[in-house]
Amino acid sequence: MPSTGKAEVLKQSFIFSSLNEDELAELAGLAIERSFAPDEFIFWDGDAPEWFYIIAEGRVKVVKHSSLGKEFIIAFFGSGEMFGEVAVFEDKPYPASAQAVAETKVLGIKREDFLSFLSHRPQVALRIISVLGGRLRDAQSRLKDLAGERVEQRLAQTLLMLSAKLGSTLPFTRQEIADMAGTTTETAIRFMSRLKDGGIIRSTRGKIIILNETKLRLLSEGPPQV
Amino acid sequence: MPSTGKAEVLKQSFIFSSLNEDELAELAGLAIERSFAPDEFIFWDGDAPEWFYIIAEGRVKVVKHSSLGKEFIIAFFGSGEMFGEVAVFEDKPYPASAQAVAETKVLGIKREDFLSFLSHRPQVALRIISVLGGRLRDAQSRLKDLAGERVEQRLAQTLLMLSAKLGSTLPFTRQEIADMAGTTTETAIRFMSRLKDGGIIRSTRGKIIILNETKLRLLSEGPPQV
DNA sequence: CTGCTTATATGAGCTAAATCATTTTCGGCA
DNA sequence: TGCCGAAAATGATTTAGCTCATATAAGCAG
Repeated sequence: MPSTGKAEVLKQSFIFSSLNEDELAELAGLAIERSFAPDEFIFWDGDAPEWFYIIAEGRVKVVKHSSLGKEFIIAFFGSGEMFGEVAVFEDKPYPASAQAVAETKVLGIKREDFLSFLSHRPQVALRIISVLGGRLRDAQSRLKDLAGERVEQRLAQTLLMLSAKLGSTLPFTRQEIADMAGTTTETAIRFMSRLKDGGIIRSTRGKIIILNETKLRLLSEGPPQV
Repeated sequence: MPSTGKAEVLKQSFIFSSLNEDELAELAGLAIERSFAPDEFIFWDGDAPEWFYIIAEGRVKVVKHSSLGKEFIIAFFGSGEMFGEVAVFEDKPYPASAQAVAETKVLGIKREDFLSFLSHRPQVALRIISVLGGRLRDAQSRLKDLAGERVEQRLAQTLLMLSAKLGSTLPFTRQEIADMAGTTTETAIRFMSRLKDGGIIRSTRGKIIILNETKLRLLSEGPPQV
């Protein structure tokens, strides 16, 4: 990928879209491209944070493993989104692993290069603050759900969160949904079956289509009985 | 509080400690002081984000309530720490409520004032990024714990997290610990009793002293059996 | 000191959801 | 077309930890 191609990719990204041609070119000059096959890991929990990443194309999931090896999916990211940034800004080991879930190309920028670029680009810094703020908000909302709501509501919440980001067609298996909601595959399957019976979703293998977001929202909020 | 006093307070805060006298004075000029009695709310979940807050003295907890009114404590903050920032940077309603837990003084800066101050202070923006990054890391780690670990380990984790921040003497009731770990008061009490029997903690009413952090860490990591 | 409030303690069910087991369906591919 | 591995479905059983109930103890106000 030539630098102009990289600059194109960077320009697509929310955090860099305010940069002018020169700045994009400068940043593109710092970036290198790497490709990953599905299921390949981009970095591992505990690695030193050498790189700041932006997704050029494909899809990445960020996961943590519990003490017994159970996987918890922190987030999915797609084109134009950054990941691994927490480690970069704090200069501590990556707190989770990143794994490609499709054929994926990323741009990586060396930690120090990126920080020094940032230090004289307040607009970019503000955008990053805004993205981090949004992620923090999401994380705190999920915390509350995991701590205080029952699985049904957590699952409904998870579907809603995904659909807010990706639209009503969700390319996830029940297993992945379960790993995001912090429950088991069986429980997720049972819940989805009920949603199907209720006409709230439709689904094919590995795909979920939300038909009635309103009903789903009701489920996510209140106890269904009352 | 005169402006010089406010500037003093701001200077104590990590995010502003790199500013020079003039900058501090400018920022202090934007800040107003407000006082809160214990249990008084500083803002409510859903309020419009008018103010960015720094704690001058006292202690604040940020809480969210589940659909059934159960309280979940997202975080405690003390002198020099900012809160309510997520809402400010995104211009969305506060996603949680903030409540004073002691006699508390805060400095509030109008959202727009603060953002425009920030827009030409990259160093401050970088510090904020670093604080947000740290909070995001913590939140994600707690997410994994809530989703995948059992209450014992969550409680141990909670104690460790608090002690990393506050030292080995923790000014919290079992109820508060429970609300942070996402469990019930009874369960927290039972667990603490076992920790006391094991010589891992000592405690008086409303206070917990960690005696053996190593053992606590073991508990937080692995299944105690094996 | 006395009473009152709030924290801590402890026991006995109860239930949501995990676990374990088996079966069916789907979709790609030889 | 038929085979195979993964996803989805479903039933049976177990259990962690929540709920409810009741009791003791510690601090604080008057």
